[in-house]
Amino acid sequence: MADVAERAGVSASTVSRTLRGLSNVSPDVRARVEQAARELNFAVSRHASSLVTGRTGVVAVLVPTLNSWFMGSALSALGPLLRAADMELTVYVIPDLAERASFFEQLPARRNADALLVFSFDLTEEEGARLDDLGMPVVYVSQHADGRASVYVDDVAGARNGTRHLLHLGHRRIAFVQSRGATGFSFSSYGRLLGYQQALAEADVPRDDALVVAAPPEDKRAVVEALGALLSLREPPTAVFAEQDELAASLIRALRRSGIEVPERMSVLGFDDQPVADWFDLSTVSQSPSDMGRVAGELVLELINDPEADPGRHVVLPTHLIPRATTAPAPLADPA
Amino acid sequence: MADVAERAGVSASTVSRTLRGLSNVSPDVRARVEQAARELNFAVSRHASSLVTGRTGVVAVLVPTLNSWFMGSALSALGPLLRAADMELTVYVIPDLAERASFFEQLPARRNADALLVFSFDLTEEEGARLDDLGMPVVYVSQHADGRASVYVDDVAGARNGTRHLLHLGHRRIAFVQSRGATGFSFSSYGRLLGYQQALAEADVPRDDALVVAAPPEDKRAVVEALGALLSLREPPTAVFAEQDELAASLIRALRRSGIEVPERMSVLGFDDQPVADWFDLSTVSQSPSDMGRVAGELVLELINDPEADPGRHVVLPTHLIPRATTAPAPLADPA
DNA sequence: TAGTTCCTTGACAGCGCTGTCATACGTGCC
DNA sequence: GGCACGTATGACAGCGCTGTCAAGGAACTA
Repeated sequence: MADVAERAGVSASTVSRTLRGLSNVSPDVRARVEQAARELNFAVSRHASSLVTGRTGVVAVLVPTLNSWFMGSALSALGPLLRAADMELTVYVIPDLAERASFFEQLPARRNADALLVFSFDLTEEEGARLDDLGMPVVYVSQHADGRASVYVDDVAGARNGTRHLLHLGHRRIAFVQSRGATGFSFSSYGRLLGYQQALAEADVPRDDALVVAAPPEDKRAVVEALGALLSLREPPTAVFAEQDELAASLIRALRRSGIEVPERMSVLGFDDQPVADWFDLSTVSQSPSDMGRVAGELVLELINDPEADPGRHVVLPTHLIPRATTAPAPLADPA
Repeated sequence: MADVAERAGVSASTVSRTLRGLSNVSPDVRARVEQAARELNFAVSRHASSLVTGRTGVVAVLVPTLNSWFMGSALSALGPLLRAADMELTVYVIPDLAERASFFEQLPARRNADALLVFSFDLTEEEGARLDDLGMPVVYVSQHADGRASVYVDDVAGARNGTRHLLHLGHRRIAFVQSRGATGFSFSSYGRLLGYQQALAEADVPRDDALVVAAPPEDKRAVVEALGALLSLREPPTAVFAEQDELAASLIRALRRSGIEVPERMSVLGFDDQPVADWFDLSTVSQSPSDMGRVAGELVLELINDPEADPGRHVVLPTHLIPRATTAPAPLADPA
């Protein structure tokens, strides 16, 4: 910066003022400084300025992986939004429990970011408390956290609407397949199951817990086993609502392989509207992770820039039923 | 840090030494300092230390999007690797040309990172030159850049091997479908086409440019049109090699819809081994983006830590043919 | 013309660390 | 006992910026 100042024949203060776009700089001086900066390829060191301003200009993001439709879409929307606000995006990828423990012990983001976005982590009380005194705004994405800012999709309503769609088609035996992760069920998982149950209750369909099964989506064998459990019931379902599109796609493949036509003999409904839903012409309940990323970004910027902002604000995003080719009217019951 | 020093009853210098793990600290003092730091939840400000050490402790990454199998897998592998080296990962998502122009004009990474990883950008000469005097190591991923460090997959060999597979199955009319992006063809695109052509030449199959068509993978209509062009040839192909799995999947759907059985009447081969390949039981040529991310990470750390390291090193990663269910022997030629 | 105000600019301290140098304190040796 | 040496610790400057304050000059008013 001293070099730029010298070249432009002004003081460092003036260079700083110019480069930050402050108003009190005469046009000719501004022009000289800008040119000098350009000629010297000068860029302000964020690290030096953060030292004095106390703001880092960084938004940190905590994600379990980047290798998923949801994360990819959300962060791809978040990135440009932050850049437009002249903020940097630093990402902490925490794939396993060991990394997770070390992250929460060290909290490397402390003092190195202005805010933290926590994506799709179902935090323990202790972890949440740890984040609470991180000294920066924290926004929880894809989960509800009481008293803390969060952004999530209305899983309950989405699953309720999806289930209603199946009910309207005449289905009464409707199964629900949950996605079981390494650490159990996610926030969304619970919400979607609840929505399914609500819709059934609404329609006076008796609850049958045997119709609810679970499997990890990436374990195809487990998915087939879960399906087997449903098909071997005394009164098997005529429709399956999968908590996720990948699960739905696995189910469709398994059903077709065993000669059970979809949707003629079995309707299948997914959730998410991932690209795989389009490949399989899958009826599904859509959510928009890019909207989620965008909203989370706006919220986090607001929390950073406005100390008055409500730090416990919730934003709930809508879902939409996307009927495609894998749901159809229930087959007429075989004569008993 | 002053607080920690006071609490531990030592000077700031000693705290700094302790926290950086330098050797000349007596065990009892070290213990006291560590406890004080823990009690105060103290974390060193990277920004302050970078100011004096001149190292930021961050690796910047430039990506066109995060919403793709390749980027997701690569960065999910890169992240933990950098964390293990106590480096932060900042991501610049540059989805369109306007952002791109502004990125290369401002080069926000300048002085704010220790190195830059450029993923899957086919840079102009000018852009490359701009990065050259960025003042930090730059590693090009998924592209070859003369005289600059780069990591990429052996597209030529992969496509050659894939094409050989089809030739061995007796195919002679083999089409190649390129993936056309908004800005034309990628580095990989050229390599894969070249490998295809080499294998045909090897087998003395005459080159027929009508068998090479292109479409943007996300534009299903364009893919169908490209397929139509192939099917309406005087002598249509009996096998199609798609530059990408998504393209292959779209082709399979279109073929099956028009009653052309895959693989009985038409073999289809993909490239990448994305999850969609598994869904479609697609024969393909696999590459490993997570290996790519890992190797790129190791390379970049080496360049940061060892000023002697060769800044023009290339790492070329292998591919593997994964035969599945969409390639089969060529149908016997109809009697002419 | 002198006084007042506003606008532009520069000087300087200090943000939180680290690296260098100096100091203090054992230890071992002749 | 005196000296050299090694190890542990502290004092202090300075990294590259920004915020504050003061100074200088132009413009305007009486």
